[in-house]
Amino acid sequence: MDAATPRRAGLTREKVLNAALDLADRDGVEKLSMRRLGAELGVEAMTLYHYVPNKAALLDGLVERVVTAVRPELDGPADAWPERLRDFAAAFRAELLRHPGVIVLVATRPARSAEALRIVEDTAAFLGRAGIAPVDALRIVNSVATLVIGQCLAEAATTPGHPDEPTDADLTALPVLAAAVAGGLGTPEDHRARFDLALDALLAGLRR
Amino acid sequence: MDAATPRRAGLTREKVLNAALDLADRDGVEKLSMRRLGAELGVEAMTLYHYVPNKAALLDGLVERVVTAVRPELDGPADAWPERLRDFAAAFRAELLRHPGVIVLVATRPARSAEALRIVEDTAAFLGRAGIAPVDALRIVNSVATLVIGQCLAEAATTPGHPDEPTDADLTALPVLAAAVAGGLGTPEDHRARFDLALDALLAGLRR
DNA sequence: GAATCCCCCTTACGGTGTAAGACTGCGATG
DNA sequence: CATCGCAGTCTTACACCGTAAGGGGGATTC
Repeated sequence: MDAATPRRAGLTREKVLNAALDLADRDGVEKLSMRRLGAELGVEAMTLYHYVPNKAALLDGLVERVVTAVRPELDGPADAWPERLRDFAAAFRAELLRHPGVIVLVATRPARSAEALRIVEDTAAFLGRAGIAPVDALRIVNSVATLVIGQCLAEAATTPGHPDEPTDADLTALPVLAAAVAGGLGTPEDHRARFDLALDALLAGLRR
Repeated sequence: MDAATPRRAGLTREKVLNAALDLADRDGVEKLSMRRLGAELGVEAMTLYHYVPNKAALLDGLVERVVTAVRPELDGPADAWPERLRDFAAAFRAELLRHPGVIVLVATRPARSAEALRIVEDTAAFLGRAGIAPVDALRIVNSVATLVIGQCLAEAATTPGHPDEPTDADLTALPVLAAAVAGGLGTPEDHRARFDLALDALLAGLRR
């Protein structure tokens, strides 16, 4: 037995998910196939089914990973909930942008695992301590999470081809757009500014 | 030649897109394949490539369809831009929910066609008449559009299995969530309320 | 030594997008 | 009228996909 090429790859659900996340980050989810993932791990595709019941569960695992990677800071006074939500939103955005290929999965397959629900529960309970009713608290948490996901999705969808809006019609007939593009629309800083604008506005409005 | 089964199907890019939208609405995008679409139209898959260069263009066509189906009302005084944006957001949401399978495409492939850009341009110009700078105007339009898409995506992702959050962990350890679910979380009315909450908050915050 | 079990592989089926090319009949041109 | 070009359609083919079913071999346990 050659020790350099062991008969067993010694896989784990953990390792499979790690490799899947790597592959999705590197080449995009659409390139993430069981065969390619197996090849990445030095194993045939069917072997993966010992660690994951099917591909849907694999994708759910990726979502779970990314969603539970960042959790809100809920120690301070409950009155500061807008600031805590803002911090959480910024951290969540950073995590999503770290895994651009997975964002669409996060947006598409709601994480219903115990751990993800726990985060939602704790955050909503924190808002409850500021006198917000359960239904409202969850709607607020939902608003912020959805805003982050939506913004990141838009950012990931537009950044591949670097310039933002042009490439189809020319801009001569679209003066406002042209002016904005000249003003830096579509740059990473602009995406950051868009995010801050929307998040600040939402939180300001939610505070009532 | 039997008139009931004509040799030529008399297709059109229009007809192909119509059938594709129908199919996506009925069975979801993931079931939209060139072969199935061809079968729907009484034609082989390859025939479709005479009306559409490839599947990506077909999907882009669907997005274009849905996105340009609703356009904002920009006649009144520019000071009323928050109300106009709100009306637009509500109409856009209704259109998206009419085509649940296409939402993920809208979120994923930005519409860069001349017609879509025209809508953005006109709306931003309307904001400009209220004294808003081009870059800010576009960021505002972007915020609203992204919020609508994000909310609809979340709604479409959670409604298939009617109850919203449960189905994985039980709710006994999650009192706030349990209370909210008992209070109607996840119902269509709740989704409507979530949308209104987020949209109103965003617009209130944007108005400054 | 024998039995068991876990891990991995092979093969197979029905699906996908689409490149390449063949057929068929209509309209225009000689 | 005969002929040709061409647009619309179909056939075939390839490389890929997810996964059902079953086989084999090394390690662990009796």
